Amino acid sequence: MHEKVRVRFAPSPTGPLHIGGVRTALFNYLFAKKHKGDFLLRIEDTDQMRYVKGAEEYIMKSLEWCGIEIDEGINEGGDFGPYKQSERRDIYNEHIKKLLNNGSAYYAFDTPEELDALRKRLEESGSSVRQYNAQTRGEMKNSFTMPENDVFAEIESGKPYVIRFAVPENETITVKDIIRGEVTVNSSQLDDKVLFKSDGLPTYHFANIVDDHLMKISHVIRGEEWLPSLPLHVLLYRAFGREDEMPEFAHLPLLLKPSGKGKLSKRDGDQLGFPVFPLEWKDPKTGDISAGYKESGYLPEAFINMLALLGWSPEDDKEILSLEEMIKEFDLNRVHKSGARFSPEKALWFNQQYIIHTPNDELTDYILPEVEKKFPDVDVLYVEKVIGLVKERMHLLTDFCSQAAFFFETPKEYNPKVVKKRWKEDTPQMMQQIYDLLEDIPEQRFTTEHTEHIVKQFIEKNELNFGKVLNPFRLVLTGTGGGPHLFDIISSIGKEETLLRIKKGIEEIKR
RNA sequence: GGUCCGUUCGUCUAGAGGCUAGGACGCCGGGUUUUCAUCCCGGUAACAGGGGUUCAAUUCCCCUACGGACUGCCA
Repeated sequence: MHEKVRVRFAPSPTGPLHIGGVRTALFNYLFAKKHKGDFLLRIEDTDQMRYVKGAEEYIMKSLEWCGIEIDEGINEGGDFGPYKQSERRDIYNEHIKKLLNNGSAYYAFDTPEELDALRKRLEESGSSVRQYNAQTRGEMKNSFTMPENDVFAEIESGKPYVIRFAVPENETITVKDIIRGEVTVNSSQLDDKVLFKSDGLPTYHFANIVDDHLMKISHVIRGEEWLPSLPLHVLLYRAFGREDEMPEFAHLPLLLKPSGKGKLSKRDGDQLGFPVFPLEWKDPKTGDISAGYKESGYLPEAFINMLALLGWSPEDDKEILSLEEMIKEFDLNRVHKSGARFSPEKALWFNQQYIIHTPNDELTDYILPEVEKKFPDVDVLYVEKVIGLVKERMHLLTDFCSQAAFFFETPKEYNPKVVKKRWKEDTPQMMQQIYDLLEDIPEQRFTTEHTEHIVKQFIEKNELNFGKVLNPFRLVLTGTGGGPHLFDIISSIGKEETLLRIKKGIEEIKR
């Protein structure tokens, strides 16, 4: 048993992190913080072939944007480093010796072609076993079948070789998973996994056992795709004689493709109609750009909230939860077992909820750069006021410019559908009356309340219909049919602009 | 092919032997509103199938079907 909760998120820098990975990181983080433990980030870069430049940076930036704070990692430091596997070679070299010495690992010299041939042969024989294991390793080129001297000679000669794990034959392994309960497997189903590749670097299986142990990881929380190799990992701990110090395991349900089947993958990119990456990603090789939640106008809090509810739910029915609340409520026992497809519609709803509840000045900080690009010389306080008026209509931060354009510029055209519905025979003269009415209001009294009072009084006095007057009025002001409270609009754009728009509307709108 | 994991409304989920199977998104209808949005009210819709166990199964067990993961000198 471990006295302190320590969990790690261990991505490999082979590209951008997709939302499934972010969720794994999030669950690790929530679990760690719930138990006042540590959350570490370990970069698993033992596959130099698949290393992608910028991916490491991307992973860290993504977690930062999400508000997931790292306690120990490359940038944060810590007492258990290095936190990058490529910098831990000596440690792995040291550890593999132990397994070599106690007979749980062995050298193998088979070429890729020979391995293919083995698989093919086994497949054709109709055998259910198609693996390099206790039954088949006797036919292969390794330190079980070769005289000791030949083994050393091969190694000396510089010939490529790997080190494999000698999986014991016919042993029942029962492993415990926090989410799934007990899983039982017979060791004969496992194969003699490569522990060290011919490039001298360990594989995931080996490095992760060594590191988790050395870094005193108490709980391994990772995706379900790792469940099949859990027995192997247990065997590895056993081979080291550390089964009693083994972390506890929890395998998270997968995030599935919303369209079609299968687990969500990096390659799904944005052809799914919604981003699969937290941040925008530019492929360094192809230059292709994949959309990110951030750039698409999502608030990080909304993004995280939505992700947390994929596979987990709090005890009550609450759906809108801050990171703090999630930490408080989080419980691995409430993570369920089946995979989750997620709905882009609900993601939008989450974002809208967060936009509505985020203070206007904060929202302004997010959108100001875009707004300034489109409408130069805007006043920050004005933007702040406008966003307060339109935010409940926004699903994405990027909706602002389209939702609020008429607060910044005179409408250039009028929605024909709305014109047809709202602009009647007698409308122009009515608009003229409104014009005259408003013209008489002094600048400083051109407020929401006062203008509303004046106009409504006029409508009532003349026994007119509210909709008949206000709808076309809205049309000349905004060019369309929807939008915030009409008198908020005119008090915002001011008297001069209001009069100008009425005049322009009377002149330009024709049925 | 083999091994493992899974299966409640279209989607995300609650449920841990006895419930009219609950909530959320979406959708539909109504209310509020000058409009759109928000908000409020209502409606739609699910226990994969078959066997057991039990007085009683969505819930426990088995089988089948379906889905998924894994099956690399990738993680």
